[in-house]
Amino acid sequence: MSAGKQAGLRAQRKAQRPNEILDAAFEEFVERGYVATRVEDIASRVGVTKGTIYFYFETKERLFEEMIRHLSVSFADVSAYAKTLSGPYTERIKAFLRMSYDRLVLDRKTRELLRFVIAEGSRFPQVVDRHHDEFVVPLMNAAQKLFEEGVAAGELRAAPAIKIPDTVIGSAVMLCISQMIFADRKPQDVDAFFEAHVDIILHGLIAKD
Amino acid sequence: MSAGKQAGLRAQRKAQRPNEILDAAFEEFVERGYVATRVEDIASRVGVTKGTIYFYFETKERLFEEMIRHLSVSFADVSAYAKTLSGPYTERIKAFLRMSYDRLVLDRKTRELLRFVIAEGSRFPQVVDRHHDEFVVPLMNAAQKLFEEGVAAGELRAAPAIKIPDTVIGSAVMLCISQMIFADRKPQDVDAFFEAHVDIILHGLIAKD
Amino acid sequence: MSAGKQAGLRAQRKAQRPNEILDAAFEEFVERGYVATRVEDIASRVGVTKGTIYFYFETKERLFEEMIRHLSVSFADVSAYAKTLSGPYTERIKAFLRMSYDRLVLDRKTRELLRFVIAEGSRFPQVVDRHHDEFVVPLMNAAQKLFEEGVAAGELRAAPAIKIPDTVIGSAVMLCISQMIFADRKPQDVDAFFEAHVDIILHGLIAKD
Amino acid sequence: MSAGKQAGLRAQRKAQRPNEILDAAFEEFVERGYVATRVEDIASRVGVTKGTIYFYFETKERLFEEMIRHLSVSFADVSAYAKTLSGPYTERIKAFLRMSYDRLVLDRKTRELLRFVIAEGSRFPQVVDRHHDEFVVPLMNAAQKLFEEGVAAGELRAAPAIKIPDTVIGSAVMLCISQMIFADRKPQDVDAFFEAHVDIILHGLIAKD
DNA sequence: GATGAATGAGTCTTCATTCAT
DNA sequence: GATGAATGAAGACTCATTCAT
Repeated sequence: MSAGKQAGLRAQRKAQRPNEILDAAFEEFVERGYVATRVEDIASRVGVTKGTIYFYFETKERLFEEMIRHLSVSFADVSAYAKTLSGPYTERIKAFLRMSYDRLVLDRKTRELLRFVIAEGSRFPQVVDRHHDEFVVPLMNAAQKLFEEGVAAGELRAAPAIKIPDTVIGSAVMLCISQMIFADRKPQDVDAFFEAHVDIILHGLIAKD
Repeated sequence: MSAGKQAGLRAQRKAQRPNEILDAAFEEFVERGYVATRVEDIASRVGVTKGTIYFYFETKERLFEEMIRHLSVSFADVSAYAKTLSGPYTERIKAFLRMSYDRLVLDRKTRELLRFVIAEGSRFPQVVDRHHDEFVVPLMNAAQKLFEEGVAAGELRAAPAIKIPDTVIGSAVMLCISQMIFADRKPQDVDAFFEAHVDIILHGLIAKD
Repeated sequence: MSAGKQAGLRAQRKAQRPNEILDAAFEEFVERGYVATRVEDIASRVGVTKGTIYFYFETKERLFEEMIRHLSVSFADVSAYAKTLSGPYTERIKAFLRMSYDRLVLDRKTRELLRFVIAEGSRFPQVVDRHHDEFVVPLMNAAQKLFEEGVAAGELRAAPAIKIPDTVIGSAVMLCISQMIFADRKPQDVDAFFEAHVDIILHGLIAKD
Repeated sequence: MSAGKQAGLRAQRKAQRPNEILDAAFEEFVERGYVATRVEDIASRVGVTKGTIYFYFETKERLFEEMIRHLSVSFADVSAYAKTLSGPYTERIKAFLRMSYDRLVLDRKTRELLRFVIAEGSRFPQVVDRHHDEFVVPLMNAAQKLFEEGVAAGELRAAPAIKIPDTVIGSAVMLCISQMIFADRKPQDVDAFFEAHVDIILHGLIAKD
């Protein structure tokens, strides 16, 4: 019985090892970047030794790549989310933006993924590609669709920004980066930032009679 | 005489060496990041050998720091620039934003400096500090002042964004990063982006009677 | 009953394990040499895991040594074989040489043992010693005895080669090595080689009246 | 002046480094084999450190390959040598064999090259190929040609061995290997061996009336 | 000033070996 | 008996840095 418990613990432990390692890798890579992170640092964080890392991952490079995959963050579903929205388009846009802030600014994983894209992009072009396809494109497409619907509904002005939704959402990305870089140096009130952003966007987009 | 000329040329050349090295360092560090760049790569780009680099710069670390200083880009003067503006505030804001785009999006040095801040920030906190003090603060302060003047003049709405100018300028930063990361993958028409951005900002800020 | 059978089979299987491992070790060590062969390669070949190898053999080194012993090839009996021969000495020598070819050239184990002696001799001097005592000495002694008898019988010439039988048998060793190294690059007709070898030896040794 | 001398010494030294390293590599690789030899061992033997080796040679593998090339031993010229011979074919064959012994048995480089072919052949197939093309083929071809001329001249018997000269020369190869493996365990009198070998070969080949 | 040979600390990676289950 | 996760010593290779010329 106690043996059964033990076995269970061990099996559990084992099943979790890859995840533990990937999580530790995330922290270390975030802190020092790909090249400057030593495999041994990651091992220490998990509480194992170098060799164990190599038992689960072929190379440091592979570990990095799988760590990125393991983040499993994506904006592929934002379009579906947009479809669930109803009511006046100003409300829909506000909700859409709120969701964007929650994911971009408040979700550390998404935030740090952007760091990897910028810092390690030249070494891992697949990461850049994936980020483009799974984040930028879905987000911008969903936003654009929402805007266009608002225009069609007569609620929004046919502003040029509607074809370039980046210009509308951009500030959220900037806050994401600002948080990432300055964290303590320039603490921002995310909610106030969000409200100010929405306020100006809606005033800028609303159709005037 | 020809010897004198030769000597002159050589002296000139020598006087330029540190700058050549710093320029080469910029290119290499941009391409591969601090750790992955080899001193020898920089030397090769200049056309000298490793030893020569060490004649001019104590260490690789020092070279990086001086390279950053040598970029000598700064937004410390944007406030002075704002003061030169006249006419309606919508025009002033448009001009101010245009200048921001020219510096943030079109000036490669400023753009890549941001990359260093993101990628090497944890290794070189002074770079982050300096970036904060010389770029973010001056830009945001000047923008805020401009907005506040516009409100005082009755031309602009007292939007909450006026206290958080990041929300207004943010999209320019985002375009900067987008260019930096995706370059070829997502080519953007900077002028169209700018126009759409200005359009929505001004519509969002303008005071309605 | 079926359980009994099963158990019987399993027991049988287990009894064979050490041999299976030794055979697998032979193949792997032949292919890559001692250092480059991984214990895990051997385990895979047997269809077990690393740990099992260590249940049967203390260390990789010990496994190698036992693998060599397990080859259980030897020329210790060639002297006895020579005694069984009768008839004219030319026939006896031909038969003796034929046997040497069968063992040296055609028996893969003997052939690869020579490879180990050459390649791993400095790491395993016992292997060299044993090879010397169990192969070289018995073969040469038996040959020399046969030749001397032939001379005593007046059938063979008292050639100096009789005291240095290596000079007579040498070509068989060379063919062994040639097969081992060149296999496909220089395929040889062993029988033709043998016949040509015997022909010249006998012509060289025969006493002329 | 002393500076000049110094410079000379240093330059000399530098020019010799690659050769020193190749020579040291030869000794170490002979002693322990490719895998078991540490680059640092080679460096120590030269009196430098690891890094220096890598200054001259890209990888351990490359060093091994160049070491083999640097041995610059070959039998490509034996055919030319055979043409210089004159007199009765028995004398020519004796001279030809003597030369073979000098190269195969007495030249340590040639001898140890054979060790590499046997021990590292599977890892370095080019070495095997080259050995086949530059040693085996030229030697055997030259021998065969000599034998055939002897037959044409009516001095030698049309023995089958003439088409398979390996059967005639083989013992020299065997002595080479014997020396390589047993060195001290089975010291051989090379000259006596040679004489005995020649004696039996010539008796075996000579045409009887 | 410039060179480039040399150094050696540092890092990735491998693999024999152990041992709890 | 068998497994395979874990260890850690060892070795290939890199590269910032030095320094004699």
